[in-house]
Amino acid sequence: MFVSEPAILHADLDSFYASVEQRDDARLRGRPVIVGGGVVLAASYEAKAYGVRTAMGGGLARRMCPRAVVVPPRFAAYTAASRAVFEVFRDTSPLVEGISIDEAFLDVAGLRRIAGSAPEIAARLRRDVAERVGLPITVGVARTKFLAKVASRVAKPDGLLVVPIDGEQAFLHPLPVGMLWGVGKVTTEKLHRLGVRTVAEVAELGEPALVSLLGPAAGRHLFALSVGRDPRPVQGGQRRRSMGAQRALGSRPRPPAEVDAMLAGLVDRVMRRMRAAHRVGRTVVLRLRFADFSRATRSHTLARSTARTDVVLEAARGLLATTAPLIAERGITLVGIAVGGLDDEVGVQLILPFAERRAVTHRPEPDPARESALDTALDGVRDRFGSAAVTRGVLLRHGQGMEVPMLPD
DNA sequence: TCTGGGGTCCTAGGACCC
DNA sequence: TCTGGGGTCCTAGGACCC
Repeated sequence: MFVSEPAILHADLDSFYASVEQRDDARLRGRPVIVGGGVVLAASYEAKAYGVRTAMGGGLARRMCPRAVVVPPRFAAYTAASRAVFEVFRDTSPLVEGISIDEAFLDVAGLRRIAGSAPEIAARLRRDVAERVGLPITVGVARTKFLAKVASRVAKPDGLLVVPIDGEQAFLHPLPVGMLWGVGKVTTEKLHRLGVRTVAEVAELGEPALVSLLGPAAGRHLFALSVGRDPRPVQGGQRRRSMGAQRALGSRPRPPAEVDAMLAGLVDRVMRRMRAAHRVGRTVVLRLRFADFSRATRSHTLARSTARTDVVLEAARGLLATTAPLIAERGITLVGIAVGGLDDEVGVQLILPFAERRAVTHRPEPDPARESALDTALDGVRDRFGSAAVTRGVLLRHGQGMEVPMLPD
């Protein structure tokens, strides 16, 4: 089908945390607001006007904008606001891809007859979010994800920008390279050294030069974006691939026992979240940062996936032990833990002859023989209970039950 | 200026297997 | 006996995003 209209929306809440604070406290409205203390987590547009930026050190931010009201973050309020906004997204289109707590792509290609054109849907979405959640949101509308994302960035704050298909080049090419998704400080500097400052100049540079400068994946990706090519579809049902927690410690020295206690607390937090989400993981990653701001990571892959606090803590302690010389030498300022290789927890609920249901959670083995997680789970159940007595089972995956027959051996 | 707390993806080398 | 090439997994680091 010939696509004559842009149909992808990128919806992005403006200064999300700061906007929630201004919504919930009338005294903050119209005033410069900074969320966070040590570093700026979010700044209202009134504060941004003074040059305050996200991730800036708190001291500098206060000097730039002495009138700013600094408030501590309220993550529970942000999570609740995010849920409410995503409800509006899902009421707007069945195809929603969440990118972060405060932004998402919506594909509205199939909605023209029932909901109108993409620009009309985008305008209504902005109104709905304002009315139902009380937050300002900017929406970019374009033919591709990337162009929609750039459009929302250009239109901020509280804006709506449509990139018409015959106006893509005119929109894209004059933009500075830093506007390209995936081009940060390092890549910007590399490009600047070659005299490349605009997207048009990136396109002129050509794919081979970009590949040799940035590597095959990044080079090809960047070239494609620079000429407006981005075939990635909006994908619903994206799953998290890792879960983690970390804690900054400040610069004062920490005795090993204190670091160990923090590690245990972090592991406990992450494992609770994983169990609540019915997920298990295999790769334990320890993250450290040192007083000179250098970093180190250590990882260990377990023989089987788990969400057990004791198993992951043991692995994490083993990793921490290997870094003792680094910590002694450089001084530790941050400790973090993450678990990757995430999988759905697989369980089997047995239906025994005496009609008693017994839930048996069995976490998948690494499947060296390429067995499915279900097969492995069933084997585990047979080992424990014997297969003769069991006639049916309920496969539990991601906390959802589905009845399956269990064949005797 | 002196740096939080989440995440994603890519690269590169080594081990190991066929 | 000495050798090639390809694939996968694991580990560590780095760039980037919000």
